Amino acid sequence: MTKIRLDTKDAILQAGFDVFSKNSSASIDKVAKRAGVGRATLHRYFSSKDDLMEALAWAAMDELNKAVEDAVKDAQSYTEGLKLALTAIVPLSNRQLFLANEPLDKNPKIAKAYQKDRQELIADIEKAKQEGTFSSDIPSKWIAESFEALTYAAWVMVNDGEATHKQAAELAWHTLTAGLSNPTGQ
Amino acid sequence: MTKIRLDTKDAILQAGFDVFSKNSSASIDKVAKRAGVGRATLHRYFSSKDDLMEALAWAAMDELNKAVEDAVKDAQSYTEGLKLALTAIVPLSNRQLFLANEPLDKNPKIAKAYQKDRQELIADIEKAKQEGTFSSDIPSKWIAESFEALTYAAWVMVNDGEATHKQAAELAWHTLTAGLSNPTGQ
DNA sequence: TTGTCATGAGACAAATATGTCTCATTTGGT
DNA sequence: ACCAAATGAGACATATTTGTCTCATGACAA
Repeated sequence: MTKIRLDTKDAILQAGFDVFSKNSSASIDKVAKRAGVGRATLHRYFSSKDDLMEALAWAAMDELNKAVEDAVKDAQSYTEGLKLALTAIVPLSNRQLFLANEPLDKNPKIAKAYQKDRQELIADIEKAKQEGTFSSDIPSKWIAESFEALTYAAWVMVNDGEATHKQAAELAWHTLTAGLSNPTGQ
Repeated sequence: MTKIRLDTKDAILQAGFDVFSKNSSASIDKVAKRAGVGRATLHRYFSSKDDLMEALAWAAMDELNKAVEDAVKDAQSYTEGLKLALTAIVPLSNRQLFLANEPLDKNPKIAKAYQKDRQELIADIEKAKQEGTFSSDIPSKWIAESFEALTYAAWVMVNDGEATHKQAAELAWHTLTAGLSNPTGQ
């Protein structure tokens, strides 16, 4: 009975991330071609470009949340949780990039959900502060921004073939918690 | 004799950065409106959208280079130079964002110039390594990525009204060189 | 085989964006 | 006041994108 290619919808979403993260003003057509799908088929799943964009935003947040949730499951501390989350996010950074680039103010619901996720990150960071991982003199907002920025940097490293996901995540975490300074120079 | 409003061209470029950094698929029309200029006038300065995009890319690199060059002038070391450069770049981060988002592969000349600038950054980082500022165990490429990512994070802080340019640059530099860890926790 | 359903290809119209042109108005120098 | 250059507004044609529709094909279950 089920003749729906369960892959199709996901393939389109994946193609959307691929295409739009390289050229955020790309056309629907490019997404369809990348997904190996006709434009008509794309419209059968997503009624309009806005619809696709919205679905991509939700999918991005979903995937990120799921990945983080799963990675953090067995964490023994908030600090460890943050490190595991970072490692889990690196391979999905183009999702985060999509969210960052998309003019989110157009869709209040998405903007709100995005803000909620950010608040949770900040809350976790403050717990990690209490664990002594981060200095309480540094604004949590800044730590959160650094977290995201370095995660993205890690993704770039992987994309450029300069490191594996694991290595890049390790670098980002180290930079976040210890900086890049020369230990002997301290 | 000179009745050219010297501001006009610059105003359009500035508007371009403003508009495209918020919505990289915006139309020419939006840029013109933001610049307080008719679409026709925009076309008098930039024959096509591609032309405008290219001009924006060159302008971005120009402004960044000029700002850095000027800031670094009196630096006593490569390390100090990097810090001064970072501070100078923060207010111009939307230029860097534009360059990062723009599909640069379309214009080989721009891509090449961009690569050259990046090489120079890496070269300076390696000098700073010799000065003991950065650990030689850490890939210079990663330090460069972190440098850019944290500069962008600093710009976001400023944009969100969470810090002044100076404060944000200080945070970024500190994070880069010392991390965000708790000194007492070491 | 037969029937159903997802699909790809492509025709088509509508919407949007782009580039050119004209003209009346404004601006700034003389 | 006068003039020349720059401008804004908007008409216009073209190009691109988007959304709808139809139809032939292929996959798959009965």
